[in-house]
Amino acid sequence: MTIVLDPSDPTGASGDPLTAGLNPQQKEAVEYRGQSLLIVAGAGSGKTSVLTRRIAGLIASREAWPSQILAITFTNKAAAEMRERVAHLVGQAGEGMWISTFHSACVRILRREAEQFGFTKSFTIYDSADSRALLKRILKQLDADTLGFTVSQASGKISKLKNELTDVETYSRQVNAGDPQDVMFLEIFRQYTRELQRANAFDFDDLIAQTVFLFRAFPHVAATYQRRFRHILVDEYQDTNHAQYALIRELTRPVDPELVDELERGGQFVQTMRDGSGRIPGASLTVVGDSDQSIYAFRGADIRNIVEFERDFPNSKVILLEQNYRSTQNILDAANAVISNNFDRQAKNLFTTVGAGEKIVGFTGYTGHDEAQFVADEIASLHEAGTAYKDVAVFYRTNSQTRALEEIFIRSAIPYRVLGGTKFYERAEIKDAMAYLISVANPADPMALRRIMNVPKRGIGPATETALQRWADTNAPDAPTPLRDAMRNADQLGLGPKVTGAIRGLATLLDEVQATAATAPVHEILTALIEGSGLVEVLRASRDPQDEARAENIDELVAVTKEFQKNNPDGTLLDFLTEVTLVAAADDLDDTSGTVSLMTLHTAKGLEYEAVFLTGVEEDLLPHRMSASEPGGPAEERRLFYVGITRARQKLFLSLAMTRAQFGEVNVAMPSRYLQEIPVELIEWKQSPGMANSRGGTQPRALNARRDGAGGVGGFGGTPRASGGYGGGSYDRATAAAKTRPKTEWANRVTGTVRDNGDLELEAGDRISHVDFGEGRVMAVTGQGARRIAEVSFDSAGRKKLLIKVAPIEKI
DNA sequence: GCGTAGCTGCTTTTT
DNA sequence: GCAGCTACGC
Repeated sequence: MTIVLDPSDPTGASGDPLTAGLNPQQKEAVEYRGQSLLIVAGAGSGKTSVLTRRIAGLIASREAWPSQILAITFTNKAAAEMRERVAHLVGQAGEGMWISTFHSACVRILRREAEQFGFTKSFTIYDSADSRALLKRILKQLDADTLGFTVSQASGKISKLKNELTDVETYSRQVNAGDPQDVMFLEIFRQYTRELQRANAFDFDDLIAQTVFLFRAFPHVAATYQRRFRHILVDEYQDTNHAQYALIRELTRPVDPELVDELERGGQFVQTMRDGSGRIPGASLTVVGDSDQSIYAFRGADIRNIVEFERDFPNSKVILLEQNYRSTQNILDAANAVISNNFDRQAKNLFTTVGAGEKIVGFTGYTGHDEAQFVADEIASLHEAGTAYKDVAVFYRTNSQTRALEEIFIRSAIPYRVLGGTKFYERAEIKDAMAYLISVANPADPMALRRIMNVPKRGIGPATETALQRWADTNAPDAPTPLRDAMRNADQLGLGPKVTGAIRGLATLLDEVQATAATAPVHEILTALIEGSGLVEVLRASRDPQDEARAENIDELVAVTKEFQKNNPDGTLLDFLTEVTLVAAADDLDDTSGTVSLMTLHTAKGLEYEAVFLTGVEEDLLPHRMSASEPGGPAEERRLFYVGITRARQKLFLSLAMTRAQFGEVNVAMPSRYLQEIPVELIEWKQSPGMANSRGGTQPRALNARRDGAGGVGGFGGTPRASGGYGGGSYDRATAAAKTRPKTEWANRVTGTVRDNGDLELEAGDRISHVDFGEGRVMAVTGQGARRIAEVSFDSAGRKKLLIKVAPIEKI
């Protein structure tokens, strides 16, 4: 076996290439052998490197076969990266490891074992939208809104119960029968569970919880996996919830002698695995995490899992990684200062040897648009100075903040992509096409069937659907596919000939394609469904220009299936559906894409960038208003801020606005309390909250919302404008000018309606007028067609690049 | 059954 | 400021 070294790693002369270039703590974390190990890994402390070398070490030393290793990561992207890095170290010898997310690993187990407990291996997975749709039906049927139930409330509560491994039976025992709300919720929970089972489907939370229930109900099934996985490694352990914790507990349990005997009779090799008492000892467990980066308590992550690890797993070893290999000391000082305000935490201080680096840059805009313009301009100058777009990221707390950023970025011709947000697979037309696939893969699923019943329009309305459902309930309530059976027997319903024909047509199409599904490639299945149903055809024939885009999206989905088949020659339709459902926002991140990345702070975890813009650092946004009422909310928000700061390698920008539009109305925003926690000398304000105030001419305001007396601005006066002021003072003038403009122009600017200048011809030397920047002279025109860009030198706002097609400009 | 005009309520974060 | 729902007219 050959060990291939990462060429970027400095090769120590000390011998073992797996520990070359590591600091003593990292080295120990790679080499320690024992039952349980906790690696407390601060941000940027090289934990992925440690984890991959640890795995590579187990394989290279023949302590473990790859198939005995289970490594769990938070996202599919992290899993892919880890797999790649291990492969880099040990080559082909690493094949057969399970490196995946909790959810993917559980799907794999459930597909094998589904038949043990009333599901089939072709079960489908309901994403959040699917389970909401199901809950909506149930709430309506039960008239639950009269008791004040909402879909999001019910779904949140069910999710929470599942994350705590509470099933319907357990819950029913703690219900107060005198409380109508309690009783109603129990009924909702019961019906929801039953409908999922009937649909042969699991929701996200089920994937984990049902796997745990499976292991607990069938010890011999659990024993198979307990025997198989000898080394379990879990990344981001601080974000595990109770169900995930329980899963790890189950997997690391020793196998009792009687069960080992049973495994042996079943033909599994166990001989050399037994210990003195005849048991198979529990698997070794390595967890990596950082309680300061725990940001998912809202969806059930339990920080106690990591805090109490040593108690849960006695005789465990704890290794602390504090040396940071990512950021400058200034950035780390800010991060350390902020996080130290969280009491009740394990002391940890990040340090680096790379030096102080540049100061953090602060900026306060008058509006969210103003702030976005600052970000765009700074990115433009970073780009000119040689930073690639792909090395720049913009973070925000809520997805709605992308609107202003996107608008300005488009105008400024900055290439960007939004991670997360409205994803491709959430688009209605894609969900429609997917529902066709699901109906073929899992004919028991009535939700998918209902979705496509009248898409494209074939005259099947609510009344017809109800009739079909009634037939199913009376004639085939316990059949595996009641609604499909009803459709096949549509002529018994006494409906009109046209509707009956439409129903039968759809049923026949699904049946025919289903017959080929076992062997046909996924893209052929999809194409057959699209052509048979006329899904794309109808969109192409439509006059609505948006429908053309929808048709293209479906074409794109066909391309995705082809790509999938290319990468997974043996991949089935089910594999495709599973993969699509379990990809996360950060997963479609393509590092080669040469664009600026926009994402929420949550999505940013685990990533790093040369330059980071943290926007909207305001009270009610960061910390978010909703967090105030939750226990531990403000502390979690502070960790979120900390995560954001520690993503930056070289340059960090913190920005905020004095007013922010939310709900379509403009509100006054206050600087975040967390800004005050960063030592003054670390930030250079290009426009501090105080200065934005004095120039903007509005009422005096303190930096902090919780001002405790006069003069609370304490040190936030920042650098005088004269010394290295931003863009020659262009911000003040441009924005001040904007503020005095008539309101109609603002409305136009804020709504973000797509402007189209058509074929506006511009060439160097032309004078133009811009809504925000005033008048200026065109210096150069580059690019083609819709991508033509004008570089303009404005009289008062400095030089900007503008996308001619959409910029709010006029030739004068 | 279909299309649309007008109203409501909402956003915190995601596997 | 928009999505998603309801009510109403065809």
